[in-house]
This record gives sequence, C-alpha cells and structure tokens, in this order.
Amino acid sequence: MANMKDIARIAEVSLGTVSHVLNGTAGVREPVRRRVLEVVRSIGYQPSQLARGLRRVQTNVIGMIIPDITNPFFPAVVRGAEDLAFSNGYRLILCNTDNDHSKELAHLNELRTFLPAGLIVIPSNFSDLTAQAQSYRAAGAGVVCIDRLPKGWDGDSVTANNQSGAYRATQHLIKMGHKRLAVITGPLHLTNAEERLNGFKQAVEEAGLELPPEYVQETTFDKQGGASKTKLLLRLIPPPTAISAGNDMIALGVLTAIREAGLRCPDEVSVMGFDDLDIAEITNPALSSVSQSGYQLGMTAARILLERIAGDSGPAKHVVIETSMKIRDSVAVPVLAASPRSARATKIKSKR
Amino acid sequence: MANMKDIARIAEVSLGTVSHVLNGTAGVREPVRRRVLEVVRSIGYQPSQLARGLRRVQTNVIGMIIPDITNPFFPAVVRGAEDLAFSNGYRLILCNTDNDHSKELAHLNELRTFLPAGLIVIPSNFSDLTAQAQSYRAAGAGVVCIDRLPKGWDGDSVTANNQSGAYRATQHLIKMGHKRLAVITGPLHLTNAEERLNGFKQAVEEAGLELPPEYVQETTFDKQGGASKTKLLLRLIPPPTAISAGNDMIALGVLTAIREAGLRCPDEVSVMGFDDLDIAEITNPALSSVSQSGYQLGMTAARILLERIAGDSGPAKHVVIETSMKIRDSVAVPVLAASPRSARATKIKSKR
DNA sequence: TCGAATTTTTGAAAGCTTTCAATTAGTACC
DNA sequence: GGTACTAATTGAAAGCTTTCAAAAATTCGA
Repeated sequence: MANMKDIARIAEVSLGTVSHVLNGTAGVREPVRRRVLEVVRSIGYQPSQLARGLRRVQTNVIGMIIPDITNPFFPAVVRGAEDLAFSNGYRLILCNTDNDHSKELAHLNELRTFLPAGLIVIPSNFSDLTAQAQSYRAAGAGVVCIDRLPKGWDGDSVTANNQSGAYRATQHLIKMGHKRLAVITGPLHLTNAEERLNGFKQAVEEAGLELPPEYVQETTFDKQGGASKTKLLLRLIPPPTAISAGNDMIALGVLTAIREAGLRCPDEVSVMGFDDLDIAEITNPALSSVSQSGYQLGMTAARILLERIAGDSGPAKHVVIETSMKIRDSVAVPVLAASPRSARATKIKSKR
Repeated sequence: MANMKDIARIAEVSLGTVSHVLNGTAGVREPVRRRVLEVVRSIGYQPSQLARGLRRVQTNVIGMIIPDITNPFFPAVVRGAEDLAFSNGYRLILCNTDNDHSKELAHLNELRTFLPAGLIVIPSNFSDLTAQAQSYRAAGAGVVCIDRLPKGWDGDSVTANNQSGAYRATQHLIKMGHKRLAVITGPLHLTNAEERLNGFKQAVEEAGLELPPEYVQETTFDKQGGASKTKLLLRLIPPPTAISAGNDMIALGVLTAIREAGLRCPDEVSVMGFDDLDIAEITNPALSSVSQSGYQLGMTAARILLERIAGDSGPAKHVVIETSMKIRDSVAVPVLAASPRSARATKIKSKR
C-alpha cells in the first residue's frame, strides 16, 4: 500500500508538507496543496490508522461493550451508536460481556491497547467500570455509560427515564381499575430494574393500594424468569389482576405462563411490558409496553463521546431519555369477582 | 502506559529479549525468562496492538460487515463470529452497510488501513466484494463471505443449504395436501433468495403441480413486502392455499395480510417461513419455518478465517450448513372447496 | 582446557505517521 | 533593492513493537 513517503516523492515535496495538506495543520501554498491532493487522489492513498494512532496516542476506534448483541434490545443501541460514530469517521469494536464482569474486565484491558478515542458501555453485573474508567480518562479517552449505571458512577451517562416510565405505566393499570397489582422485576442490583420498581411502587402507593411483599418478584431479564415467577404469582390467594413486567422479555414469559395456567390475557390477567421491542406487536395479545428508544440511547451516547473527543471537558453529563406508553391489547378492565379464577370471564375490549 | 523498554530496563535485559520472551520467537534461558515475565506481571504490561500491528503488518482485528445489526437474523451471526474470534484473541469491528454497496465500499476501504487479519462479510446488494477481496488477500488477510454470495465469488464461503431447506419445506406443504402453492421470495439478485426459490420450484415440479407465474412474487426481505404481495396473491382467482415466504420477516407480513383480509391462518391459508427467528414462536399462529443457525454460520466463518490466518492456503472452502424444519401451527390441511374464500372454514388441527 | 559448534542475547532498523524546531521562501514597506 | 517580517516548507525525532544480523555466552567433544 502506498504511504506518505510515496506521495511526497511523487509530488516533490517533503513528508511534513504532505501531512500538513492532509491534516490542515499548517498553511500550504495553493499550487502545492493541489499537487499533493492530486497525487493522493490518483494513487488512492489512505492514511494508516495504525501509524496515525500510534503517533497521536489516539485512534478513531470506539469500544462498545454490551451484555449480548443477541438480546433484542441491544441491536438498536449499537446501531444508533454506529451510525453517528461512522458518519464522524469513527469505527466500533463490539464486545459482548454476557453480564460477566470478568469478561468485561478482559475487554477493558485489551481495548486499552488500541488507544480508543472512547468507550460506550452497558455495564455488566457488579461492574468495576468506575475504577477502570478513571484510567481511560487519564489516557484522554471518554467513557459514556448507558442503560444502567454501576454503583458509584460519576461520569457521563445516558439512561431512559425508567422510574417515570414505570410510574405512568402503573398509573395506567390503576386507572383501568386494577387494585391487585404485582410486579416482576429484573435483577435489582441493576439500576434500571430498581428504578422501574420504584416507579411502580410510587404509583401504587399514591393510589393508596396495598402491595403485599409476595406481589414483588425479582428475576432475570428473560422469558423463563417471567414465566416461573408468574406461575408463582397466579397461585397466590388472591392472585393479582395485573402484572407489570420488568421488560418485554419477562412479559413474554408472563403471557406464556398465563396461557399455560388456563387463564386469558387480558380478560383475566392484564400484562404491561417495558422496552416496546418489535415483538410487542406480535404477541398474542399484542403487548402494551413502555417504549424507550434504544437507537436514541446509543446515538446520544455517541454524541456525548464525540463532544468529549472534540475537547469538551465540562462536568459529567447525565442525559435522561423520556419514555412513552404504547397501549395495545394486553391490558383490560379487571373482572370484578373476588377470585378471577372461578369468575365467568367476560371479554371486555381494552380501551385504545 | 508501560512499554517494552520499561520492562527491558527493569529486568536488565535488552528489548529484543523481552520480545522473544513475550512471543517465544527465540530460546531464552529459563532464569532470564522468569525475570522478564515477573516484571511484566508486576507492572501489568500489555503490548500495544497498534505498534505490534504496524510492525507485523497485521492486527488482531477482524472486520465484520453486515447489512444491519437491527435485522433480527444477524445478531446471532455476529455473536457466533465474536465468540470464536474473542476466544482466539481477535476483536471484531462491526460495520453496517444497509445493503448499500457504496457504504460497503467505504467500509472496505477504511478497514484496510487497520490491517485486519481478515474479513467476514455478508455482501450488500450488487456488492463489488469479489474485486475488493483480491487486494485484501494480497495483503495477507482472509475474506470469508457468508449467508449469500456476490456474483463471481470464488473465495471461502459459508451458507445455509437454502435450496434443500426450501425444497423440504415445500414438500411438507404438498404432503399436507396443498395443490395451489405460492411463493413470496426475497430480492432474486441475492443468491439465498434465488436458491430458496429454486428449492420451492423443484418440489412443486416434482409433485407435478402447476405454478402460474403470478404465484411467484418477488419483494424485499421485510414485513411490508410480505404484506403487500400477500394482498395481491389473495386477490387472484383461484387464490393459493399455501404461501411459502422467503424469510420469517416476510412471513410476518403474510400473516398480518391474511388476518386483514378477513381470512384465517392456517384454516384458510397456510404459511411457511424461513430462518426460524425467535419471533416464530410468538406469532399467532406460531410460524412453521425452516431453521438455520445464524450462530453457527458466524462461528464457522470465524473458524475458517482463523485457519487462514494460521497459514492454511488451500483451495477455497465452501461450507454449507444444513437446515431443519420447525413445524408449528401455521400449516394445516387445506380446505377442499374450490374457492376457500366462500368455504365454510372448518378448523383442522395441524399435525405436530 | 581449548576450539568448534550451538545457543542466547543484543542493538539497530523498519513499519508509517505527526509534530516541532529550524530553515527557506515570500511579502511589504521604505 | 534591501530589510524585517510573516508564511511556507523541511527534516528529523518520536511513538512501540518485531525481526535480523551480529556479538556474546555456553556447551560439547577431544
């Protein structure tokens, strides 16, 4: 591959001049500039990112660390980040941690040796990111934490307004007439799961409703967790008439478990999701959910990172992205009978 | 960050020796070796991937070029590749092309300057990959093409057995008693779409059934395409009793359009998908589909690439991954009446 | 114990860019 | 046309590693 030395030779200028033309680091007389550019074009020269990065102590790489690209919420996040990064000349190195903090650590240590311009991280369980980020920042790289925050995080962050989203979703259930609301949360050491639970509790308390401890179940953010906890909830006496799920994957499990228990959603049990994944439209019944834009999450993180790279050294930024409600068919007015199990279920059309 | 010079100074050896210890490129006497390793450990040294790549003319980066990570089939592919790459010390740079060959070209040109060890590519529409791959290979980088192949591709490839998958799926429809089979294919300039169509046709011909040209519809690989072509198919006289979709996203649109036309699946129209995405379990009715493992696709590509990196310079490899049928509820025995539209639909349980 | 053969270790160069101090060219003004 | 500037250009060093030829150390056999 051609290098700057070739350009310099052919254009009959020095190496330094070629660099100045390419980077605009010093004034270059117009005819010379044109001559160099012409050679660059004709030869199809592209600067070595390695040599450039080595010299500048910074590459055009952004490390993106996420739990698992296979989880349907994350691709949009990655895409949002990639789009903005790409259009600004940056490239993404994608790393999956499977929520394993030792895998995360391995990625963090390895990525450092690429001298990335920055990192966008969805922290793993019990992440040690706070300490690691310190050394990245010392090396002049930005670190933006998204979706959920490790404990003690004081750097830039982009998160959804989980609390208000869950709060409004729960209000919706209450307005529909539900009095016995249960919640199946994600792992509560994750800030997003915790915030959603807080939003739920806030709405329940404000409405003066009781919340028996058995009505709050914690599990993993997946279908299986949702299904097993739902089985448990439906066996309680009295059972809840509505279940608020920590995310859509959990909600998927809830729907399955309701069906397997011989009950019908929304006739006998209402379900509310969170995330508004594409699948929410497809489930039967279509899932009402709190919509948060993963794409915007990722893109905002990239935007903040680019600002940092451009030199912004102001105080930490905490962007909170608002959610919106997507009302579909999984929530209805509850059956009035004390024990819905024995009640003659009457189909009541959900309000749209 | 510490560098090899520091190690050499502290361990009281030369730079070359440190390198030899780290890479095993020359015999180093045991006590010396231990001394160096001890310093490396205590200082937490990690080699600069940039300097190493620059010198070796090859980095531990693999470029992964795909149409769009947001498309539900691709995350598993990426994950399969990442898992094997990561465990062998390689990192993935992820690039989305949106099936736009100029965007693909931009990525290909830019990636080159990272001196990647190789590329895994799902080619875009009208991809110019064949020419580009040449120059990558000349630079000692492997290029593996997956999922679909650009025209004239003669390099390594990993694809699903699209033809046999579609063939067997269509046989299944025929065995269920369908005589009027329609197909909605993806863009036929994509080899995978074409192969699936061929498999479909093969089964139809072998069964001695007629295939009116209007029963073959081509569209994009998405919901919308599936929906609009289905509307068209259902207006034909006579309409098909079964529709084979080019992939599950198309099938999703087919299901929606059937419902919107006031018909029922599988009672009045049977539907067969391709890919067996996670959503296939969720649709109503659950979608019968041809299952292909994206994870295995990605992982196999990474395996071949690693073999190439390790020095294998044998002839091009063409791995074909077998598919399997996932029978669910979207296919049933067709209603016998000549015009299903007017027939009194009788629910017939699909065989499992 | 000596010389030859082998193994270890060393030092410098190369890979490609950016950057800085130093040099050269050009401009403006008298 | 010459001086005092300013602006443009140059050349070398630095960033960190690998690799190769050469030098030094060790081993082996007699």
